[in-house]
Amino acid sequence: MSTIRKKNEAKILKAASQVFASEGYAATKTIDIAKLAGVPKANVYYYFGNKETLYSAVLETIIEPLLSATHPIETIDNPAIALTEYIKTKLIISRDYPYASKVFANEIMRGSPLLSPEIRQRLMNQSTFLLDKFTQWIDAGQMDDVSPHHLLFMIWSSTQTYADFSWQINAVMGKSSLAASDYDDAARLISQLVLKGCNVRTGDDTAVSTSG
Amino acid sequence: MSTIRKKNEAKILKAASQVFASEGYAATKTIDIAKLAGVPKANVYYYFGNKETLYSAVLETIIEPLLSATHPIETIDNPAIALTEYIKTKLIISRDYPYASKVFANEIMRGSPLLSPEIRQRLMNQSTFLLDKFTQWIDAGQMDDVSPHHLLFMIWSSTQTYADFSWQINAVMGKSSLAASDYDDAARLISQLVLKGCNVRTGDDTAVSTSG
DNA sequence: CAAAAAACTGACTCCCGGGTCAAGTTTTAA
DNA sequence: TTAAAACTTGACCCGGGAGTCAGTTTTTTG
Repeated sequence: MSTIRKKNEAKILKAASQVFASEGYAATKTIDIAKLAGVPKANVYYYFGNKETLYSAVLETIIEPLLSATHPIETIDNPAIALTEYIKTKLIISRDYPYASKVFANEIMRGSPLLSPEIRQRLMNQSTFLLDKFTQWIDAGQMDDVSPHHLLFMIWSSTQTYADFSWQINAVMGKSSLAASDYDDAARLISQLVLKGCNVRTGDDTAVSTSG
Repeated sequence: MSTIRKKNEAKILKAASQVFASEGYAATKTIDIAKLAGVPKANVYYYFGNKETLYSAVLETIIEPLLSATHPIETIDNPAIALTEYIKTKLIISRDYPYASKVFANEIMRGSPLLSPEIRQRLMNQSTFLLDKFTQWIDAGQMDDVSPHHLLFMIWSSTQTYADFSWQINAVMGKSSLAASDYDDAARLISQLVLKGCNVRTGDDTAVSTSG
């Protein structure tokens, strides 16, 4: 692939992720992507063929980070550390890929009509893996007997929300954008809720039953 | 207002909320709303004038439930009970108004371009009220010194997600729709995370510091 | 019962945006 | 050096969807 192509595809892709994120797929006009990228509209079509292909390309950019977010859960034995790292990673994705993250969330909200079946399957496998892991920890007495499904939904939603509802969050925080420390605060709060809320063993401590 | 008008407006509004929820504002065709409502397209325009007015009308339907959701926080002194009830109420909104809920969330995600400034203001006042209340509880030593903002975002996101990401949630749960008991489970989990996670006094017990 | 008001609707217009194309210019490679 | 390949772009086409309207039917009212 020529460097010209690589450079222009990157430029268009970046603009596309921003416009798709702020307008949604249907409301996005390719002319607006072209303007933001600083190229004529026909150029967008020269590189990506059509609007849907360009949209899929934007979606692709977030898949790799998303799939590797489970790395801590796969490699760290200690559930407290694993969960803390997973939450941190999910928040970093929201922070570092705010546009693609939002585009992806919107796609999922619509029932992912434009997501390839392969990616769909890989994401489903990932959730199954996470649920199994949670279940193992529960069975091993390393955390309270909570619903793994609902715990997973809580972690997903409360980390994803920083990308999806950035507008609302900025408004309530009274800022125009969040600082790194705000993401740290979020990570700390969410981890605390999960760890203390589910009574997850921290390793240097034994689980103390406070439920039942 | 004639009963004919009332009946038809209701019919169209219901159809509109479904189509707007599943397609988003821009991708929604008024003809599809008309078809779902079982009326000719011109009839939709006869009653609502244009697409945007119809959309705003859908948004309006969720405002009242949303604004009264804080009722428990306003009236219940005990923070554990107040929070539990608030979470329960938010989940019931996601369950009982799945379409309007989703439409509203989408509107907020886009920076609420079509939301009236009055409603915007009332919602902002509501968040301020909630944040103040959380702060009071913290200052009174009724819960740990957590970030009120991030706690609020966690409650909002983890309850809202059951409407917004119903597709994904159903897929991961392996069901075509959630039962009442699933919402009960969700309420229990989220409440547990918040109460134990923030060490909220339950009233029949004193707060025990486990942090620091 | 009349006539006015409300409701209904098929057929239409008009504009906007996705996508195309042909005639260029620039880059690459032999 | 040259010709083929890659890239660029303004001008265009075309379909689809928002919104209109005039003529009709139904309902209300006095």
